[in-house]
Amino acid sequence: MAALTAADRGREVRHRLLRAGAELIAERGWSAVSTRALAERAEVGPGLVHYHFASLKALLAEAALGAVKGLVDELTGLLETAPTVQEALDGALGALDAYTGRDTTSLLFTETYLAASRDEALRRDLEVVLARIRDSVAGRLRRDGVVADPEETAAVLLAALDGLMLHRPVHPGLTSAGTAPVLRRLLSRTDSTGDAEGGS
Amino acid sequence: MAALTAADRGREVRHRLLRAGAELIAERGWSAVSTRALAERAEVGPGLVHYHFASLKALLAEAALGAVKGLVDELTGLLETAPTVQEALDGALGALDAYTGRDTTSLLFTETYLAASRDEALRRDLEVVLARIRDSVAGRLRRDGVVADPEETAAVLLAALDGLMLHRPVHPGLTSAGTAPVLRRLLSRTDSTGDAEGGS
DNA sequence: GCCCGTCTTGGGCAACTGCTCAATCCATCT
DNA sequence: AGATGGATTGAGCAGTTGCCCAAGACGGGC
Repeated sequence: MAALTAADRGREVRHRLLRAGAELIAERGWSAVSTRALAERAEVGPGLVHYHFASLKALLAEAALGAVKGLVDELTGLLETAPTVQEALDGALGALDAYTGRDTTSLLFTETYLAASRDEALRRDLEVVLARIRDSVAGRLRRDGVVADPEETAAVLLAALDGLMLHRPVHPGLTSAGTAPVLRRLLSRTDSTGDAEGGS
Repeated sequence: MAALTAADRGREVRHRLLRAGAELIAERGWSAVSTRALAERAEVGPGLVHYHFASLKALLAEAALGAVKGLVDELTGLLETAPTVQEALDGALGALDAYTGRDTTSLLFTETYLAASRDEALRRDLEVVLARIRDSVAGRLRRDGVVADPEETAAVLLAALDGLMLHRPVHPGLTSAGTAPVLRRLLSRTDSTGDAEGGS
């Protein structure tokens, strides 16, 4: 009565290929991932790649999008359990400290953005995933009533986090200790509608 | 006594190859640039690539770093002529509107960051270029006395700008109109040393 | 026993990869 | 006129690429 072992093992192999794809994109860069390397990493024959996937491009897109979706869902959950946005931001920044900017996750993210700018289908898929987490952050900001422009703040905040990931490898001292106070200013209430600057 | 035309034309070809390299990195991605494509774009024979450069990697690194240096110098100049940091920020954001996130410049930037995370020599070179503009921004912030932590603010600001470039292709409505007010909050004086949040 | 559907293998193809190299070009100098 | 020396060409090498496909493996249903 157990499920068909053949189909099951097939699904398992497919999954292994996707995981290998995500790893190799981060390690070598999107366009440097080959079917042979993929198969070797997944410990399967080279021909299997094109049995489970229509093309190499399709495999990479599915692998990257899956990984991004996974982290986005994780962060979304973290965002809803945190008592305040500020604490959620601190949590995210702590996680960003763990990511050195040279780890699988952050590199894969950047590679996916880049690939999306060159592949219309991937761009559309990535767009909805990012819109989801942005709406989630914006909703949280609106509920807490911290800022006047939740949508824009959420967009800039997420972009800033990705930007910090991107800069990390070429900026050794870039840790959450220094960046957190600055970023928290994004979430500060803009009391002064006009200007509050001192003289020159 | 005029310069040797041969050597001069050689330099010109070398320059053309570098320009073709920068273009192709942006168009196809770092690891998808081939010597043949390079030569064709520069309108020279395929063998010339390895006459003027030690390797394909060396050509790409020099091309990318040169382009980054160029834009950094340009922005540095713009930063010093602007009356205030706020106006300089607005200027940078205006330029960012021109860059759609799918143009040669912004894609090349991201590709270079990514390549730097995989090539130690490139990483070091890019590090000093970025440190230069960061110091420039930080110095300006310190002179204007806008924020308490100029270094960290400069780092986050630059990361945020690159992040916005990165997000642009997958976030259609991301223009300076929406982001400028948010980013300007980064440059707001932190009056309250502690917290200033109202109750929930 | 047999068949069947699914997964898996590995060899093969045409195209492309980075890089090398002998040969050629051509303005300049002697 | 001949020599010089850098720039340029295009063929060629060995290795890799994405993708295809005939052949086999291996389970469950008859």
